[in-house]
Parts: sequence; C-alpha cells; structure tokens
Amino acid sequence: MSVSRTLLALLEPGPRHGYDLKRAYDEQFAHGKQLAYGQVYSTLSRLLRNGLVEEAGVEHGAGPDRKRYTITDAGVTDVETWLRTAENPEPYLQNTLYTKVVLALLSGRSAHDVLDTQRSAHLAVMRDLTRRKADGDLADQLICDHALFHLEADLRWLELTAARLDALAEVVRS
Amino acid sequence: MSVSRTLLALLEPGPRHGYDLKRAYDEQFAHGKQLAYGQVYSTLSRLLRNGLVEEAGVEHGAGPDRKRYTITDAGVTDVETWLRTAENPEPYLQNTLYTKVVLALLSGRSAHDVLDTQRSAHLAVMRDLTRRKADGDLADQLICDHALFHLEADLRWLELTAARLDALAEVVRS
DNA sequence: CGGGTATACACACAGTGAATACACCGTGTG
DNA sequence: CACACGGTGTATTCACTGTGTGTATACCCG
Repeated sequence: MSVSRTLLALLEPGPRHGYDLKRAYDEQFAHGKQLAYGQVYSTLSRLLRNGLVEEAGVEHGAGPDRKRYTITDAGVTDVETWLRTAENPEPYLQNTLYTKVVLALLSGRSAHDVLDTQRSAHLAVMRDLTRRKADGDLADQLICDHALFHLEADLRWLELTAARLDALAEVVRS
Repeated sequence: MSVSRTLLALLEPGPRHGYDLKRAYDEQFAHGKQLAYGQVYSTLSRLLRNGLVEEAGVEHGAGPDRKRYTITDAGVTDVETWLRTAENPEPYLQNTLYTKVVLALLSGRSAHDVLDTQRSAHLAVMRDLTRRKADGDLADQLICDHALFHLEADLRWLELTAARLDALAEVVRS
C-alpha cells in the first residue's frame, strides 16, 4: 500500500513531526487498521536516509520535544511520479483463494469446503460493510464500495470455480 | 500470499529439497512471477526454526548434494488450520487507488488524471488477460478470470469515484 | 502518580541478488 | 584417442533491503 509514499505526501503541504503524521494518516486512511507509531518512525528514518525528507529543527513546547520533518525536492518529485504512474495490477494473478483450492485438491482435502468457508466469510463481511456504508460519509462510502465490489468479484469467482472443481482437479494433478 | 504456507503444503505429500520445491511452486502458482531461489531457502530456514519442517538427511547423487526436508506434525496441523480458515478480506479496505485520489485532492493535483491513468492501465491489462485466457488451460482460465473480475471491480469503482470527485474533495478537506 | 504526547530501538518476516559449488556434456585441440 | 575447456543445469548460502511490530523510555501536566 506504500505507507512510505503516503506519509511523504502528507508531508508535502508543510513540515510535521512523526506523532502528528501518524494521526493525519489515521484520520484519512486507517479504515479499521491504524498505523503503529513504530512504523511511522522507522519509515521516516528511511525517508531521511534516502534524502526524501530532512529534519527541520526540534520544537520545544508543551510535552516532549518534537522533531519536525520537511519534504525535500527529491521527495516532491517522488510523490509527483508516484501519483502520475498507474498501479501495476499484476498482483491479482497471485491470489490466495486459488492457491488454497489447488492445495486442497492436491492434498486430497475438500476444495468445496474451502470455497464454502470463504463464501460465508465474504457474505458476513459484506453485510457488515453495507451497514458501515449507510452510516458513513462519502469517503467511507467510497471505501466500502471498493471493498464490496471486490468481495462481489471474489464471490463470482468462488461460484465459477465451484462449478469447475472436478475439471480443475484433473488439470492440477497432471 | 503466504508463500511459506504454500511451500509447507507442497511438502505434505512427501519429503523434498528446496530446488525441487521451487519448481513445484512455479509450476502451479507462478503466473508470470517465479519464486526466487533465495526466498525458498530463507523460508525453509524459518519453517525449520519454527518446527514446522525437519531436515531428513542429505541425498547424494548426480549433481550437488540435496537437503531433504520433511513436514512435521505441527506443520500438518498448521496447513490444516490454514486451509480450514477463511482469508480475512479486510485488506480490501486499505486500497492504493483511494489513497492516491485523496492525496491528489489534498495536494491540489488532478484526481481525474489519477483515475484516467489507472483506467487506461487496467483496460490494457484486461485485453492482455483476455488473450491469455483464450490460450490457457482451465487453471489459467480461472486465474485470469479472478484477475479480470477484480479489474472490472476496480473499473466500476473508478467510474463511481470520478462521478463523485467534487463532493469527495470537500469531505477530505474537512 | 496516571495519562496523553513523542521518540527510539531491537526484532521478525519477506524478498532480492550475487556468489559458490558440483556434475554432466559437447567440442576443439594436440 | 585423451583431455582440458567452458557452458548448462542443479543446489544451496549469504549479506542485505524493506516493511512492520512491540516494547521501552522520557517528558509534561493536572
């Protein structure tokens, strides 16, 4: 998901410190899964090492000191390029569902059970997301829709595969 | 994708050595992207440390020596549990496309360009996959279908988001 | 002292690329 | 014909990068 690029982009409008960055990230992008503080600082240290951000002094004030980070020109270029480049959709070819089905077939287990289990889980999550979508603002709705579309895609595939299971069993054992 | 679980499962039918395992993996699961040998051996060493596999002697013969690995009872249990458990579909909520769109909006760049670029890339890949699907066996077809379903899901989402861009811009800037 | 703020550090897993080593096989040369 | 040579396929190791987790630490304020 490129947390590192995202943090870098959040730094573009102006200098920030790690703790602040973590909260900005969570507010926009943590849909259920917050970023760990540890990851923020280790990511920042790598960005620093790679010259995409710079330290811009320590801020004293209420509470512990804050290290402010600024994005560099190289950093801006990096964000720019990232946003202009399409994501590579290759990973869709490496999918866990297919892997599990084939491994079930190869090991003489029930591939039907694998498909059924996943189908139930997906349906449950879809019900949940539909509820969340109804309560959320536009951003939440778009996120939920994205997930729902992909869950539907999986469901279609689960049905298709269930219907072809015997034929698939022969192919993979060759 | 849990390469480690996959290698473990491939070890279930009988002992194998790393090189052999790599080829077995590639044959079934490398759709375009082969496994690196390095990854096989580092994965095996972790499985060994965790007690999911054991070394089962060295095989002399034609060529270099081969270290045979056997799955342990703990390993079988692990595979069993993995196959019986549904994959958690949460990751669909953490998606790069949404992230890019929001970051474009926040930084005053053109979110429409982001959507358009991704749309073109997806369409190109879909054409390619449709061709591959026509040439492949049933396994290839299922893999391609899975990817195609998800690419379609993305496309639907891209359209939906494009239509809501102005409203989204207001929400994310609040 | 407890709780919110802020950072650092050690560690784990995942993945990459180069290096090493052995055996087999064909080929050109003395 | 013997044999050195190099290329190819087999098999493993290692050092290193990137990503992410959990814990410890320190500060300030009420």
